[in-house]
Amino acid sequence: MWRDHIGHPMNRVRLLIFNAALGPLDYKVPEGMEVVPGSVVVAPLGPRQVTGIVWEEERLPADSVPDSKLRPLLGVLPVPPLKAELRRLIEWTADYYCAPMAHVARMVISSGGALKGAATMTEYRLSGGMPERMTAQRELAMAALEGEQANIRELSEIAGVSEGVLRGLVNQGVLEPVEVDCDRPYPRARADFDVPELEPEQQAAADRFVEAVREQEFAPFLLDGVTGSGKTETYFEAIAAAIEDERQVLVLLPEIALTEAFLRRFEDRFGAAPVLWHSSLKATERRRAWRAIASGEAQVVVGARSALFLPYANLGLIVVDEAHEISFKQGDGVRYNARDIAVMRARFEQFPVILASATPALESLHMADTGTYEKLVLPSRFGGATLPEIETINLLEEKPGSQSWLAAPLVEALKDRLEKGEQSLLFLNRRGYAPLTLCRHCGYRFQCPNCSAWLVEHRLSRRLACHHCGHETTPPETCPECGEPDCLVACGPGVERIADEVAQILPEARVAMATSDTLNSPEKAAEFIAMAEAGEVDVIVGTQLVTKGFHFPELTLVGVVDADLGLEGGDLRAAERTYQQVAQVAGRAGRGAKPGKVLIQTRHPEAPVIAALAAGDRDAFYEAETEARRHAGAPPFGRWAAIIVSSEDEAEAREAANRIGATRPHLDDVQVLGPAPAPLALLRGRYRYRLLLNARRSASLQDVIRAWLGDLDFPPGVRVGVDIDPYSFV
DNA sequence: ATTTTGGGCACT
DNA sequence: GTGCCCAAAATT
Repeated sequence: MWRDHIGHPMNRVRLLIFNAALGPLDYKVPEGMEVVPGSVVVAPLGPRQVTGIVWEEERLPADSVPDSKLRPLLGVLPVPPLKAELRRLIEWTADYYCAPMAHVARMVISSGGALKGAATMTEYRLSGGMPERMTAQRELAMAALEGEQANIRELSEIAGVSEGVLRGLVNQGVLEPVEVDCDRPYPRARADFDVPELEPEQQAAADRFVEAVREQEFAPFLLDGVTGSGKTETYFEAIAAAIEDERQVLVLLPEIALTEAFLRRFEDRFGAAPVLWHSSLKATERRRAWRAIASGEAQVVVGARSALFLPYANLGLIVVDEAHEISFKQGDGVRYNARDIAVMRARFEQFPVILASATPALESLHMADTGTYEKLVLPSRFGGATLPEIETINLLEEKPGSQSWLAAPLVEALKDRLEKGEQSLLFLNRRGYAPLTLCRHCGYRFQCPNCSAWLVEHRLSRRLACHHCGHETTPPETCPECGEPDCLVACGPGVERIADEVAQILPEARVAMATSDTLNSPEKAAEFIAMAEAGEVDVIVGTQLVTKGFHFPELTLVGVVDADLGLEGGDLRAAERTYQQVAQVAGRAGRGAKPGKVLIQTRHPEAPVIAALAAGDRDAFYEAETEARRHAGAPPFGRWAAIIVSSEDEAEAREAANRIGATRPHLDDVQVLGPAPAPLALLRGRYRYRLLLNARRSASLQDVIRAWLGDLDFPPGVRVGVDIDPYSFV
């Protein structure tokens, strides 16, 4: 039994159920059960059992139900109750992003297994013994499972053989069982393991961070440092202070591919790996991490954006690295921006938050300029390295030959670096070999059946793939439309094709590709970094992935294959994203003793973004972009929101969108555009329509949307999603 | 979201 | 009357 805030015994509680279609439900607390706000409990619902979180009644309005109708709770789950600050964060996030609280709460309780409490499990590993009879399947399994330890189901996934084969190996003693504590502790990080010498500017910033960590007060920082200025070492000192004070730290990284290099630096500094959190953790790893985070045992968590909502026992610092990255914005479900929520969480729980970037988002710079964030600047590269020299190549004047994409000056520069034994990096943000395949005979184009998008040819894996839904086919010999053989041609370049071109121009060069296709596991990422660092690679061809985090001292040339790519498509943040991408990839050049050079291929050398990049004039770019945003009523001067209507039935989606459009509010400070077919009008088999809202800062945009959509009912197959501060305009 | 219910309808 | 399908209602 719990008592309310003035001490009356309460035997009735309100639950937030992890199900958006269900409102809050009230239950009776049985005699002898201890329950407080935040407790995670099991409740009966019809014939089923559901999990819920005990919530303050006054913060979660519901229809009143008489005591006599209430059923008793079934039990309290063995996890710490969610703290009030986290409950406020859940409420705030749901409110701000117009999302159901149940969906936000689900991100907090993101490991079902963790709720079951302490446990042991049986895992299996190779014992070193041999089976009585060797079969092809067994041989395959034994080769694949070298050094692996997991349960049968996971081992079967790793080895690509059935669980039956593995059970056979268990019976033969080839796989031996190991009892594992699900909650076995993580290695301890030590604040003083290897304290580095910092340069004066780094030290000044680090001192400020440490002071803020010790104060335990809300303090948002923008750590604005050019690429290679040593931002990581600087915020590591803040982490060290938090470790000393026994407060937990969360480091948010935009992509898992980046963690490999990061983890090594972390271990070198603190003598132990941090606790990792990302979407591809196995169920057991997820459970272990969740429980360590909730108990306070996890000291430093390095994670993707979803790590932001975990129930830290004692969080004392959040670092958002590469804080400008658009991948911090969740694209579906609860469409939150982890960068912004990190600041909110720091405010609710009263601790500092560091946004680190070489190319901060305009919104972040604005917050610093208006004094909301404290800006700390690292203006020069670490160890006296200089920033690279940047030049543009006008593709209209320097035309590459047909079926090639590297202009003569870039080819010359590549040859020069190869002769000197230095490394080059070519950046093109396009996976695969070619973005479009068409029939020369009848003009047929390969399109995804589920999305309005072309199928991208992946020549290495001999596949035509849709990058939106994962649909894949094998390229046919003949045209599926006209049946003509040998008529299919690849149009346009992807990184695979650029790598081919380099191999043709420089047959002796050792070329490595770095994309999410080639570096899709921590092992492969580590292998790539090791090869590049050992000088076993001459030319790296990469996507997005190579724009950040990598530090190769021998890399002196960066070529941007197509700087115009990001400017197409009318995205509201296209210019900023292009600036950030090119500036980041340029930052990979000349990080060691030798100076770097960057060549940008473009058809629009006069475009403000490209000109600012070439001039190395960051301020000019930000000033121009600020004016453009002010003019367009875009953030930070105004706000955008999108309403996305989708259905498997095209007419149903269109009708629902039209109905929303017809009931639009007429307000001075909110302008409604649309509905119109979304740029990706068909996505994963669903037809999509979109309305865009542009609001002045004065407007309470979320209230307007809630009032508007709250009155409408839609057929079962129609989904209506709201995207506040959208990044992706597809 | 999931389960139960109840109405309408064909078939016996 | 019985079985079956589907839509609507209830779930605390």
